[in-house]
Formats: sequence, structure tokens, C-alpha cells
Amino acid sequence: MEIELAGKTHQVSEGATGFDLFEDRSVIALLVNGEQKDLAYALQQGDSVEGISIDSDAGLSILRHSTAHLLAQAVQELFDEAKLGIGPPIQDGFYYDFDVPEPFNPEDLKRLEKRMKELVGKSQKFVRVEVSDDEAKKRLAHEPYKLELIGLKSADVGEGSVEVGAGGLSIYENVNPDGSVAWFDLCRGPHVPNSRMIGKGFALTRVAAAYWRGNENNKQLQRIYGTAWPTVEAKEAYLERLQEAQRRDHRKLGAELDLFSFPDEIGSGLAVFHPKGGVIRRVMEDYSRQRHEEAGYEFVYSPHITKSNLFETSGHLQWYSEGMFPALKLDAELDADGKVKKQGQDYYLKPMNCPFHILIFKSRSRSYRELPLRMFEFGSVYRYEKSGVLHGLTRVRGMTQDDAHLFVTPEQLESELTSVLNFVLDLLRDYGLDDFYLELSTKEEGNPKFVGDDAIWTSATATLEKVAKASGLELVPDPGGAAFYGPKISVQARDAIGRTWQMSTIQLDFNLPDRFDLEYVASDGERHRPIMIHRALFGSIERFFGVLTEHYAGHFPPWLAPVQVVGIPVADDFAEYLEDLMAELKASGVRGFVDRSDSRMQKKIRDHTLDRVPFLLLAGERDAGAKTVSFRYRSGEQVNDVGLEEAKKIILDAISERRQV
RNA sequence: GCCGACUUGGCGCAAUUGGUAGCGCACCGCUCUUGUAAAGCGGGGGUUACGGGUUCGAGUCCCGUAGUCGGCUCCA
Repeated sequence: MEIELAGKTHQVSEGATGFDLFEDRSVIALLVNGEQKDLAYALQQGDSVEGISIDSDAGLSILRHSTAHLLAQAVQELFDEAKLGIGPPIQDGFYYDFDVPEPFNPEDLKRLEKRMKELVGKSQKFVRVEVSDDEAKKRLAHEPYKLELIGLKSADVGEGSVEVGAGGLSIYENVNPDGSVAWFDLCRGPHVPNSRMIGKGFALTRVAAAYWRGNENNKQLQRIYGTAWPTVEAKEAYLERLQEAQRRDHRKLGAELDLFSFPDEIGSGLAVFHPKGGVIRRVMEDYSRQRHEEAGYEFVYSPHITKSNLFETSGHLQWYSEGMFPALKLDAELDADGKVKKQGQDYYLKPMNCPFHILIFKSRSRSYRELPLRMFEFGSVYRYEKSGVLHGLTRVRGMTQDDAHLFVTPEQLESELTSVLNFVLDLLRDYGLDDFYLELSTKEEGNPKFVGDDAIWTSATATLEKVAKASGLELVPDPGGAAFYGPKISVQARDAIGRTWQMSTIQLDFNLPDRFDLEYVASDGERHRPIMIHRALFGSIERFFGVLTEHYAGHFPPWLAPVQVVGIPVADDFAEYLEDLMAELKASGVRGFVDRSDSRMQKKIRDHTLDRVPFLLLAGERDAGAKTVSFRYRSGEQVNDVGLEEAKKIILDAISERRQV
């Protein structure tokens, strides 16, 4: 019988399987005619076959999925009341959901992990069994969630389900070497051939609740998360990456470096910035202001609260009221009977700045000659985020957006979008992020929530796509991800350890100009409706602050560092020498001081290094005599005998060029 | 908002089966002061998140509230 193996014709005997094709033990599954199959798959005449290696993306997913099965087996062995939910592979690992009477605790995870290791040693085969719907229902009669999935099939479960597919159903049995079936699960597969392949490169990482089928109206199941890798070393490396992320956590660094805090007395999700965080934030903002001014933005200011009618007109109160703080009820007066004597007013904290900027636009009639009109504001907004979603500076209830609204004519749209996108990317690079991709969020066809007529959507989406492509960056489509009022481009940035963060969004709006009846007079003397572009560059200052903190692991580049230079005299006699130098640096705007505390020099080096000060300048007798200093950097690197003029130049240049050191 | 875990001086942590809070760093004072990541000695500081309860006795057990953390859902 003839098949095609990795593109080449290959002869195999009748009844041959994947096991006969690959001696390489790292091949754990097959890709047959584009479909993933078990190694045990019986080859058919004419099949086009490739091996799936355990360290490929597909192979890792299979490994993780098989590990999830092993977990489920262990859970049902140790907790006989546990009912199975779903258990797919995910980024770096897997999870499995269970309905159990008592939530799992960390001790349970240890027991389960131990049991899984035993099961690995038992050399269980993963064996695929094709079943009819009826057979599946019979065998899974005690698994209510699986029965529900069988009823739904994949059409409603969605793509990517690992339990049921479009075709027939299959069950995977974990078979002991003696042929007895230890456990089984409804599953599409494929799986690794044998539990031995799972090895020791896995760990259970955490337990959490998750709604059945992701719907908060459904019951919450207990979800166990794990990670799985081909080798113990790869697992260790992964856990090390997690630890590195923990070390960089802006919430931790924020406290350690005295940057900001969230006092309980103020309330959840409401931050205060301490002096050192304040320096960073002010420098970030100042530079942003400068660049916006150069790019033709005009600066506006608006209050934090407004009467309700503004958000009625904008639609916020109809659409997003649950995300807004409740109204402040003012001025109402009641008589003795409780009847309204004087009608009150509701005021709201603003969740967005756009309606205010729109009112500025509307404050007088506008000519096409004024467009594009670019209004910029560091606008503080308040959103009543659910308590469970708050997260350090990246998800807060009070934040400041570097918000801009651009009012343009349809003809200006493309060139304005192009320059906005370039402006955004250029500015992000100055803050030290330089690895981007773009996401284009578009309308979902047929969904009535999207406002505005199709023709505008189509042309605007095409324009956004054209602009995005012209940037040369990778463009990821996000169908259905648009806001109801218009499509958007979002800029995703990868940080120093490869995590991606959604940064800027550039959003078109066909809705608010309508609702507020915005107009400008064109050259033909007629009134036309402008298009609005919403654009936040940092997203919010707070969030960007958090991202930068993690990106730099607190090692802010000198231009942003709260303290840029600390002078450390080798002995107190040389403090004055450093004070003279420091005075000159300060005169040039450098932030620094000479540490004259009575700690020993080594201690000072340690303290200020831990404090992430970019330049430590040391001087003793040798330096004072030769008019030099010694540089010590955060990395531990030292450069000795640097002349004073040269030293000043090194520091001032690094700051003005916004270079990292 | 939901589920779970957690909450002890500014920070990081200790405190047998319930027996009446301790350490390091930081802080304050004194002594010492020469070359690249922690000098020595002494001192002050906690109603154990808050409110109830059980008990002769609660940091330890129970209930409630708040906050934090991990997820889920959400993120205009």
C-alpha cells in the first residue's frame, strides 16, 4: 500500500499504523491529510502523513490535553463524586473543570499531582474508541455535563472543543497494561500513545472556580490548572518565567520602590502616587504633552462630573450605566408629605471624556478650515469596575486617560488615521516599547447592536485596514470585536519578557456625531457631519505606568527614573567634592543627591542599587586628586576614572536621548 | 458580582493540640569611617484587618463585614 510520508512516496504494509512509520519517540501523533490522528491510526491507501513532534505547537497541545485526562482520572479516583466538565489544553498548560461537592484545596492538588505521577508510571495506553451517540450516552450516563455536550455537538460548543467534533463521537480509554480499562472520557483526541510520554514535566498550578460553559448564569465548577512540558527542564524554565513575572509585578515593585499605593481608606481601585511615582508620572505626562503639542493637538480641560442629560444624549446611561458610579442626587426638595417641591438633578462621575470634547466642538459653528480638530486632555474618569476584576494599576476605578478626540472630514480620514497611528507607535517607542502588532476589530455581520449604515462601516473598516497594513506591522483580525459605534485598531505591545499588553486604541465613531448632531460648514457652504476618532495612547496613565514598571522590572531608564544619580563618597571627606559635581548636575535638571548618611559605602551601593538608581557616582582620594569619578551601574558594571566633564556628558546625554543604561 | 485562599509593627516572616505576640530589614540614638551589594551596640514601635460569638482563656475555633490574591464573568 502506498502513502505519502512528509511529501515523499512511501510503501507500507496493509494494516500499518503510525507506530510503524516513526522510530523517533518524540513523534507522538500524526497529521493525516491535514487532520490530527493518534499514532495508532491505521493508515489508508493514499494517505498523506506527517509526524507531530512533542515539542511542536500541535504536539505540546496534545501532551497537555493528555495530561488533563490524567488529572481527570486522578480526580475521579480520589474523589468519586466528581463529575467531569471540560479539560482542554491552553497556553503553556491545561485545565480541567469538575463538579465536586467540596472545592479543592492546595493539599488536594498535592495529592492529585502525586497520583498523576503514579499513573504516568503505570504505562496506561490512550485508546480511541469510536462510538455512536447512543453508546456515548450509555457509557457516560453518570456524567451530566458530558451528556449535555453530546446533545450540543460542536455546533453550539464552538470551534476548538476537545470533547466533541462535527463528525462522530469518540471515547478515549486509559488502558492498563493488563488490558483493563482504568478510566475513560468523551474526547476527540488525539492523545499521546501512552501515559509514560507525559513524564514528569507537569505540575498542577492552581485551582479556581469557573462557570460551566463560561456563562455566569450557570453553575460554577472547580477548575484545576496545570502546566505540562516535554521535559522537566522545560517545566522548570516555565516556572522560572512565572517567577520572573512575579518579581516584576508592578504591585510589588510599587510598594518596594515607594511609587504608589492603594490605601484601603480611599477605596478599591483608587491609587495614590507617592513622590517617586509622581516623578515618573509627571515626566511621562510632560513628554506626552510636548509631543502632542508638536503634533498639532490642542489642550482642553473638562470637569469630573456632569448632569445626567449629557450621558443620556451620549447614550452612556442607556448602554453602560452598570459600569458607572451611581448618581449623586442634588438639589431635590420635598415637602412635609414627601412630595417633590423642587425637582432635583442627578450628577454622574464621568466614565469617558468624549461628550465633553464634543460640547467644546459644538460651542460654536465650525468650518472645514478648522478640521482636523484635535483635542487632547489628561482626563480623569471613574468606572465602577466589579470588585473581582480590579488589578493593581492595570484595572482601576479611577484613572487618567491621555485622551484625544479628532474631528475630521471623510476626505481627511485616511491621512489622519495614518498620522495618528505613526504618532502613537513613535511615542510608544520613546517610552521603550518597540515590539508591536496591531489588531483590527470589526463589525459582526448581522448583529443589530452595531449602529451606523453599512456603507460607512465598510469604507471605514477598509480605510483602517489599509492604514494598518501600511504600517508594516503584523495585523491580527478581530471580527466582531468592534465597539457598537465603530471599528478600531488597537496596538498590542510585547514587553521585555514577551507578554503582550493592549496599549493604544484608535477608534472610529459614527454614533456620537449623530447623537450630538455635530456639523461643520464645508467649502460648498453646506453643513456636513464630521467623523470622530477616539484615541487613547497609553490607554490610561495608571495602566501604562504599571506596564512600564513591569517592562523595565523597575529599572526605569534615566529620563524616567525618580532618582537619576546618587553620589557615594568613599569616605565623608570626599562628600563635598561630590556635592560640587551634584550641584552642577542639578543645575542641568538632574534629579540626585549625595548620600552622606553614616552607612558604609558598600551598604550605600547596595541600597541605591536595590532602589534602581541608574547612576551611582563614587569618589575617594584618587578621584578627588585626578578630578574624576567612578560610575557604578545597576548591572554591577563599573567604569573608573571618568573625568568630571565626561561624567556630566554621559549622564545628561543618556537623559536627553531617553536611553536605557 | 461569583468561587476559593489569605489578612500578625512600614516591608518580609515566626508563634506546639486555644495558655496571653517574636525575628530580620527599615526607623531612631550612639560608636566607627578610604574604593564598588548588608560595620557594631542600644532603643522605640503591634488592641494580631474590623465587628460579633464560643471559652476560665482566642493571633489560633465559629459567624459577619472590609480588603488583598488567584481564577470565572466583564472590560463601553
